[in-house]
Amino acid sequence: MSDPDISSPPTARDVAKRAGVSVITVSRVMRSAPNVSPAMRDKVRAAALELGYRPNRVAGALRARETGLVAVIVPSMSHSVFPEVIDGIDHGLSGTSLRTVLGITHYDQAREAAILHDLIAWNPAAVIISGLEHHPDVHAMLAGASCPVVEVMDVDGDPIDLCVGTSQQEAGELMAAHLVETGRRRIGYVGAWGERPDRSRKRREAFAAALTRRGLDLAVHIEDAPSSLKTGRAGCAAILAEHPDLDAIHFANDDLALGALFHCRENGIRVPEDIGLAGFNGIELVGMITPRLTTIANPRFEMGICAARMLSRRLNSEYSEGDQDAQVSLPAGDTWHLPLHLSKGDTT
Amino acid sequence: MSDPDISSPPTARDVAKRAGVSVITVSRVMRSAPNVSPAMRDKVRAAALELGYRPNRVAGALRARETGLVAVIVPSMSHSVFPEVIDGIDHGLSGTSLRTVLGITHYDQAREAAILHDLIAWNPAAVIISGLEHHPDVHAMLAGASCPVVEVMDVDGDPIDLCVGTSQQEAGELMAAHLVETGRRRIGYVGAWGERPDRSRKRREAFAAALTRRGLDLAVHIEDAPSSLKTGRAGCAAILAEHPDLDAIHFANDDLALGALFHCRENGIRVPEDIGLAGFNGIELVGMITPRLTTIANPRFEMGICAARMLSRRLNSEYSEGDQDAQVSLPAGDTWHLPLHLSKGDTT
DNA sequence: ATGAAAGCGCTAACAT
DNA sequence: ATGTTAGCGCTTTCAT
Repeated sequence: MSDPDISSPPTARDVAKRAGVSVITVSRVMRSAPNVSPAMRDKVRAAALELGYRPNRVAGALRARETGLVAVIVPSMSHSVFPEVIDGIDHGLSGTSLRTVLGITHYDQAREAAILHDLIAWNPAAVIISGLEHHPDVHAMLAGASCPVVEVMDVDGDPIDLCVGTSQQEAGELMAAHLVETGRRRIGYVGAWGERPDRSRKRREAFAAALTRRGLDLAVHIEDAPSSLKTGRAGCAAILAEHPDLDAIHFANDDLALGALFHCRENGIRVPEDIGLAGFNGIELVGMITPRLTTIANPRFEMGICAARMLSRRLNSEYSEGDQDAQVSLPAGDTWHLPLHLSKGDTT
Repeated sequence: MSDPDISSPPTARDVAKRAGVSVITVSRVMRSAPNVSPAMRDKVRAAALELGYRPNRVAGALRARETGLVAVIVPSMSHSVFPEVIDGIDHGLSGTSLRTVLGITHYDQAREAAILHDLIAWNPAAVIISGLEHHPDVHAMLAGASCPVVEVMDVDGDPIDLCVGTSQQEAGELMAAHLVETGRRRIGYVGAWGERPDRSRKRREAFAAALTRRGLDLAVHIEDAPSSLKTGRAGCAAILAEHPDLDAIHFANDDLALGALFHCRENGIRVPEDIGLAGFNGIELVGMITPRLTTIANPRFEMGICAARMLSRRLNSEYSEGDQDAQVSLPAGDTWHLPLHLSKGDTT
């Protein structure tokens, strides 16, 4: 009654021997494939249990030519945006046999290419990648990939395959309209870190264009440092030093805007009386502090969910694992444009 | 000059044919294995490039019995703690050929077991999992895993293999000492969501014990909802309703404490005069707001880095890929106890 | 330094 | 319903 081989885990062959059947029967039972009699199934299951057998997914993936791995490529983990998207993806993927393999590019295009290169070699069931603008190598790999590709976050551009996100154009327009409607005229914009990712630049350009259409200029200041409260503070101080007469500043994201809020508070600048402040993203915090920050709510979690849903639909046959079929409002097209909402706070 | 087969990607065999060599030579070149002449190498590389050949990692992993996948299992993505740990892991793993495969348990033990089950079937090079307390099934799988296991976050307990984290005991003691030294006597504690993860319970117990040793009681209130600013607000209101005379409240984390801070501000409760507030984690925000929140800085990013370093050392032979060798201060043991620091703010 | 043979553990395809 | 055969694409082992 001793284990036949303590060094390596049991294989389907071991189970087959033990149960007195063939390996393919073991395979069928473990995969819950059809055409197996209940008696056989129980016998094999018992043997598998006794040996502690686990089918080797690597071998299965090689033979069946399907890994069930979803390559998820995001630029960063250091603010809440991408974790929330990933959380959404994970939620959306639960109930399928798909697994997330993570790549973090740190906003480095060479790294993005290297990561994608590596992940594609795993023959993933799908790739979910952040943004619509990619290095030519990355674009080529995505276009040539033999699996579905979902580009998330942004819908302003030409998707390679599937796409879910919000419109940066819309964001810029929304904020410009709001600020002008509430009487602001001398408007500034603060970004960070060379405007990575690209969609922050798109939003800024759309914002500027919308102001131009209304006969207004935009003072722009871009900090070198990555986005953070501290950077927002510095950016706010810097743009006000250059343009002391601004009556509103729009920030590339809420972190920056919050930093600016602290700067104003500490320097006796009244918000919103002396100056209006607005961010982008709609993180939980902005609605909790006093004054509540005006921002645009970007549905990050939902984007993840939607990306996973689009994939489930595309891959349906192979990976569904239950009642995913009862799917809610899935739009027909390959691009899923989610709405943005202006969240009016007390700072504008 | 047309592609031999447009439907499926080229294999090593295709490259071998094209270069007029054997498949094993292609394999050697692609892996930069020794015993290949420069001429041969160039010839094969050229052929591979022309065909756009990428070695199939699934096949390689099956034969070589090494996937280079690191299973990372965390309870949640919805606050910054685990993304930061993952970020650290990713940083620490860069420069190796190891890749992160992610599992999110949502604090569900059954789900944790299922995820681990599934990930182990991928024959990972290592498992990094959050916490020291696991479901018996999970513990058994980890103990029986044929790869290194790193338990991160917590060092108070019996690690299965490698371990890196901070001491919850120490955290409880640190905060108790601080509050008592600064004159607080009627102390409360607010947790959330059934005290998941377990280490928040450990901290609370250590905190209570440290107060008992000083002759003080602890009023405890646990909210049902997951941690958030909103929950902190509610928890603060609730514990003060029950114990109006408290002069300090320690919260399971900074999110809760921040919520409480907003509650106090809106209800005319002066902080720190009427009541002291303290959190745990040391997120960026707590040092930026006014008043700065007292908390304990928990080195999340560093834990990730350390976990990756311990793995690099253990797996060194197979996966190192450059100058990782020049490694800094790696402690000798299998458990790496990182220090905590009390971050004194204005709220105590 | 190069190659031939064998087979990792599983599953598709084809019997029976 | 069960089994036999072949082979996924690569790398180990052993020759030369």
